Formats: sequence, C-alpha cells, structure tokens
Amino acid sequence: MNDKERRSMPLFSIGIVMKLTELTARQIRYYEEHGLVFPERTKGNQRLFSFNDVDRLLEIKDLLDKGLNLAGIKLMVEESSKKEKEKNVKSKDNDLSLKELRKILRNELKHPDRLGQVNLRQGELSRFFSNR
Amino acid sequence: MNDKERRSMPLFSIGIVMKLTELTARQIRYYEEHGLVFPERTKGNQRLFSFNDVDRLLEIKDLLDKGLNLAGIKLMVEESSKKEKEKNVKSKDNDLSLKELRKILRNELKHPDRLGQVNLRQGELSRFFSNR
DNA sequence: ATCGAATGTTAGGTTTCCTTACATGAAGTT
DNA sequence: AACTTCATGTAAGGAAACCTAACATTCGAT
Repeated sequence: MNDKERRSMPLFSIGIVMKLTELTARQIRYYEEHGLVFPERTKGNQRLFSFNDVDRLLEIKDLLDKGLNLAGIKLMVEESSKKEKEKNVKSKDNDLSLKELRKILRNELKHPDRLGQVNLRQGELSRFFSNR
Repeated sequence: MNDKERRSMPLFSIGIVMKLTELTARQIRYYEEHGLVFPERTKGNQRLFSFNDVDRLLEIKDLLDKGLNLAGIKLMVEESSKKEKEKNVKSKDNDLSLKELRKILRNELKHPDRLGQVNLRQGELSRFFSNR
C-alpha cells in the first residue's frame, strides 16, 4: 500500500468529517450532490470519506470563506486536482519516500490526552496529508 | 496539531477498524474489556479509535498469531508502549519533522480507484503511522 | 419584490453500534 | 472422560448515527 492508496482509502464517517472540517452534514451532502466530493459508500449506503476527501472539503470551506460560489469552487478544486495528478506523473514512485517517512515517524505517545472533540484548525490536516 | 496528537485522535468507527485490522467486533471489544486498548467514545457511547489504537490492535493480532495469550500480550503491548514513551522523551519536538513530512508528501492522486474494501495487509498501517 | 444559491430543519426509515447473555471450540487439568 | 478456562461466536433488544426527501429560511443579486 502506497501513499496514494492510503490517502484515497475510505475511512471516515460523516460525523467525524463534520468535526474535522467544521462543516455541517447538510453542507457536505450538498457539496457531494453538486459534484465537489465523491465519498465512497458502505454496503449499507453510508458515506465513507478518505483523507483526500477531507482535504478537498477543507479546500472548499476555504474558498467559501473567501466568497466564491460553488460553481467557482468546483472549477478550482477540479483544477487543483489536475495539478496534483500531473505532479504525480512526474514524481518518482513514492516507496522511497515511504522509507524516509518511517524514519521520521519514530516517536510515539501512549495515553490520548482525552482530547475527545478536536476541532481541526483550518487546513491543518490538509497541509499534512495533502499538498496544495 | 503535532504528530502525537494526530495519532491519538479518535477517528475511526469500529466498523472501519474491523476492516483495517481484520478483527471481529467481538474480538476488539473483548480486548478492550481486558485492558489492551482504550478507544474513546462518542457522546452516544460509540467507540472511536485512533491510529494508535489501530496500531495496537494490529500488534495484538500479530502476537495472537504467534500463539501468545491475552495476558502475555497485555504485558507486551504495555512494554512496547513504555518504550515508545521513552523514545518520545528523548526525541526532539517533531515540528521540524513535520516540515520534512510535508515536503515528502508532495504527491497526489485524484480518483479513488474504487477500492471499496481494502483489507489492510498485516502491519502496513502500523508501519506507516507507528514506530515499532 | 422576486429569484436562486446555500443552508437549516424535520420526518420517517435504515444501518451501525451498543450491552448483555448464553453457546461453542480448543486446550489444559484433574 | 468430565471439568475449566480462554477466546470467540451468536442472538436479542435498544440506542445512536446515518440516509433521503421535502419544505423552510436567509441573503445577495437582479
């Protein structure tokens, strides 16, 4: 499993995504309805979002805050997705990066500090897991 | 938000964790009952697992496969958690690592390849997000 | 004043998860 | 062989989270 797969893996329920993005369920569904995100579904038809999806939602939120309307945002996110794709084509395989990554990720903790409901600060997850 | 927080963040429903770990719900709950993992809970009392929790479950599964019983496993995972903690104490703050991480994570994809149900290969997530 | 875009809200139904309790298979004990 | 114990399966009843569809509201633009 490489980075690409990892980031497109359906992991999060809509409830979690709400907390991560501080968007309402209504908003998220509305954006999907208008072709801005494409979460997977469980067998029971419930939405499952990937890191990429969350990234995209954060980007959407960002643009909304800046006054864009959905039509404009749609163009923007499609655009930035294309760019990413190109980058991907040009960039080498990421198995090497993975090794580095592991090396970097050599620190650990133990007891979750009872964070409970972390409201992700705008763009934090995005910046980490994504690449705009 | 640093790496540590990110990894202890309650994100995954038990359903997802089942797929990630290939453990049954019964098993996961049983391990919790016996003090091997400590997932958070939603307001409605549903379990929410972090990356660390998933890591730990993968480690447990590993040890089970090797014939250990829960008592032994409990000792092991407690041990390895302690080690992680020590490492953490010694290691510098990871905001620097974060910068490197971002640099490394400069590749993207677009359309999830309809993976649907990825059964995480044993230890893959673990190796990526954790550090044993 | 009207319209459309974005979001809120509500209702009814389905899926997922919860706990509790009892059942079962495999291993070890007596 | 009968008994235990451990790890897991399974079933029941209920609660939480999610679903779609429909209607309501807000607000900026015409």
